[in-house]
Amino acid sequence: MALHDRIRTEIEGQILSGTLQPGDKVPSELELMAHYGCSRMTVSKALTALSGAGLLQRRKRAGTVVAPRPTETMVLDVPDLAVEIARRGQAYRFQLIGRDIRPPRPEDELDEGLARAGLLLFVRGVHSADDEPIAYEERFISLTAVPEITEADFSVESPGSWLLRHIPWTEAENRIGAVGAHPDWAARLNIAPGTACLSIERKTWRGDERITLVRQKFVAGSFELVARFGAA
Amino acid sequence: MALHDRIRTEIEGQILSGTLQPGDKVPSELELMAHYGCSRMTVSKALTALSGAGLLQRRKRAGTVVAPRPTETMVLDVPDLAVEIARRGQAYRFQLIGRDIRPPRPEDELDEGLARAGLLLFVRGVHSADDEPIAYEERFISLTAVPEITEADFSVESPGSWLLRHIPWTEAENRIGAVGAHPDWAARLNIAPGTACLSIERKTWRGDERITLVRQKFVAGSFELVARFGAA
DNA sequence: CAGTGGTCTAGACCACTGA
DNA sequence: CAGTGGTCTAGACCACTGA
Repeated sequence: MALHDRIRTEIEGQILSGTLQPGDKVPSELELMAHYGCSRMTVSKALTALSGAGLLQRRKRAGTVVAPRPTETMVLDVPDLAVEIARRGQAYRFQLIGRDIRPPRPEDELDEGLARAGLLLFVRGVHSADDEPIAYEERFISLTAVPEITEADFSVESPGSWLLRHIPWTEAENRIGAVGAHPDWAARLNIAPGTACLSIERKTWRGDERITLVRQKFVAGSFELVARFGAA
Repeated sequence: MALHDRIRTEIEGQILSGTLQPGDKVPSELELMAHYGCSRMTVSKALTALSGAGLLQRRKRAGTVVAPRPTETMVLDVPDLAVEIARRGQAYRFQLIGRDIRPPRPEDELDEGLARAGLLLFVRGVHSADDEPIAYEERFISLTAVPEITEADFSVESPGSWLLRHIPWTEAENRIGAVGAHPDWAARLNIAPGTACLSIERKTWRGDERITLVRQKFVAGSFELVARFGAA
């Protein structure tokens, strides 16, 4: 283990164990140099890493203190559905229901970014695993941002997988909730209207440019999101 | 902007724009030193940061290459419910339904870590906003890990807020899905059995020690999780 | 204005590993 | 075995900012 890793780990341990409380002052770089008998670059590397992880706050002249509270942010796995289903050992299929090129409409309830994007590709379809439908999807794609998608064949590949391969997003926002199945698409999933479904709405960007908005409804029990935080 | 930041940003830009494709070789540290006219520590700082962010993979002798695909991990905000509701300007309340100290039972469907933890505090209750119930919660807390929680007053503060204040977790795992309301608790939420609910199961650890398992059911529409990725 | 962190240099030795 | 990254040193100059 490198020395800078050892320094980082020891200070991290004192924070997690509560020996160092939020607001407590951490020794200055000079003091840590003396304590560990190393150069300033080495302690700086450890402290910079802890600061980047949100455990420390550093201010010139004032020194380094333990950050108020570890931010409760988590890592959420949002896998490509096709990949995830294949990983379960099931046969993935995307069944296209409809595909239109048209301007945005008020009832689409789009965000500003897409509503102003000009022509959209509107795609609807069903994701299935071993021929069992598990999710209904409605997707809007900005043709300004992705003109070449008009050539894509969605009987071979889902729109999501196609986009991931051709123009991976750099920013995304997901909204996750629950919803009773709507009559318009309940039949597509072989469920009764009102049945509980997991609802995911995802917006993606590439830099400043809006790419796509997708709304997916998963049959309850068919799909779970997992979010982990920490060393695991 | 520091030089190492500029180097990092330029390489990052080439990856995000597609100029550098996954698998492509990035110039070696020596080449970058010559290109930017700086020392090796400076280019190393930039490359180490990009490697830590998952955009580059570095191997000795083989050099540095663009990573296969930016990992699709997202930052998920999992706020304290009390804080979140207060932020909306609503009055938060936790109504305790039951509180027992007992050993684990098979029907609890606990994970190994808690099932072996010895005595548990089992708490049930309802979270409400402006006296409207929005979530039902069942929680198991390891008394081995948190003996002092027997003194807590859950008419003042929810078990979740109490735990956050007293022994914040260091690791957590969330499972997020949808479920139809069960007759046992549907009435607590003033909804009909079978109504769609968002289901969150969260396990937390403090270091190696299992702390709590909580299962929450949110009335559809009352609560959304938001996950963001990228610069936003 | 003195202490702190932010950044950078010009070296060094080493471990790894693929040509 | 030669090129690469991983780590570290002993300095340096600077910007910031709170005592």
